[in-house]
Amino acid sequence: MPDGVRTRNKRGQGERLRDEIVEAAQALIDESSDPASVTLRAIARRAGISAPSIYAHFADLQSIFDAVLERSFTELDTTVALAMGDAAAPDARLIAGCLAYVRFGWEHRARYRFMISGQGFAPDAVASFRRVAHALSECVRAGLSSSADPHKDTFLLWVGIHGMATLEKPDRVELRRLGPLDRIALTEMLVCRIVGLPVQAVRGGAA
Amino acid sequence: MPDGVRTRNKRGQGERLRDEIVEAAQALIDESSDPASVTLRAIARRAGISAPSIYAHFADLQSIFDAVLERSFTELDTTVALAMGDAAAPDARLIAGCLAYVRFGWEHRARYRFMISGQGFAPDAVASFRRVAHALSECVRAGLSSSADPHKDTFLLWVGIHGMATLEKPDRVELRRLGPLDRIALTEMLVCRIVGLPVQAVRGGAA
DNA sequence: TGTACATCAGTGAACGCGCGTTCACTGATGTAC
DNA sequence: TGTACATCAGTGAACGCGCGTTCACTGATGTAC
Repeated sequence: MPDGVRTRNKRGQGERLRDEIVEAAQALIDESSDPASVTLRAIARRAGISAPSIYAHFADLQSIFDAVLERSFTELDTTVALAMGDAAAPDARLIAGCLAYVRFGWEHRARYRFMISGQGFAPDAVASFRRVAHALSECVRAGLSSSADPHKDTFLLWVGIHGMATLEKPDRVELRRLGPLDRIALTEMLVCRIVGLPVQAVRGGAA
Repeated sequence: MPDGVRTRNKRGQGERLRDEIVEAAQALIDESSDPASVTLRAIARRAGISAPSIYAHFADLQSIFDAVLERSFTELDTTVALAMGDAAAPDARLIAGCLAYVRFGWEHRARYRFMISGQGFAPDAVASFRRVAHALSECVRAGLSSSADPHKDTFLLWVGIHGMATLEKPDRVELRRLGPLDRIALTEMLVCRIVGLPVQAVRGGAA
């Protein structure tokens, strides 16, 4: 929490504060379990400015949230794209994309929930999933997947991945046996089953 | 909103107000999309009483939420049990249970999200899922499911079902083609795939 | 049967708090002449 | 080079609001004698 002294921006660089506000809001959402605690005043405190300073850049609290959402969907999309870029084979690409998506949910629990909650600007969470759908159709074309209806199967895959991503923290009773590494293996299993890939050993990388 | 006249409870029936408070809170959670709007005062208004009257029955807002959660998990469990009771064959029982679980999520969007959000009292959402796990092991024993590791598979099934249950309302672009009836068929497909059941025509009942 | 009284199921007024939002301002920075 | 001035990047005080919580109370209902 850099609540210390903030040197004011130079002339003509006032727009920088806009980014700082969005970053502060995003950090608060990432950290706090209670979404009600992310208030306009809390964001200002976190950014090290006074509350009225926000109004030079945003009309209201919802506008800040919209900016956070836009940035977050871009981040998710970039993350997935980057992970898929590493792999060459379509099945590996498919699984890499799914794992990246799921990891985003695990690493940004509160924010992912916020993204899919439907509050404000939401450019289709599924849109971020479109490249995964593409990898699936590549798998089908390559004869790797037994999927007969890629449209439906993409949807089912998204449901499964989304379920994994929203998963509770693993200190629940039933899940305690499964370590963090197991969750990755289980994610791969889930993807393969839903989409009709043989459950092969595709390594998932470090957690 | 029965904000009209409320006849006060007779002597010795003061405990009835407790239930009315929990019911009011549950109704507010079910209706409102914004969880922050479910305040102690809002609950009192909904129940038709003054705010201080709540303190005779609950220490604070969180205690009311805990009561709602307890009641909700019981309701979910009862719903699932009832649906499964109708079917005889283990695979039909399995699917009936999953469908009931998913329907609960669809019909009580905000409340289901609240239940699994981890706020306050949460007696394991998976616990409500234990009877489904039992049906799965019955399927395996009857040779209907190709599941090799029922423990892991139960977990994967819960993930999938949970993903379906938390699904966004279907007016999103990608989902618009799939009507409400399709969602039930898709749920059955998902379950069958995850658990290794042949995708047979198990009818899902009306939406 | 009547009546004093304890109890019960609530209420109304008030508090301090943090919130979103407004308003007039301040003081550093660049620009015109 | 100096100086008056406009502009920019913010601030501090104040507002009205709904919130959770407290307190002393009220008035109907049952009970004891």
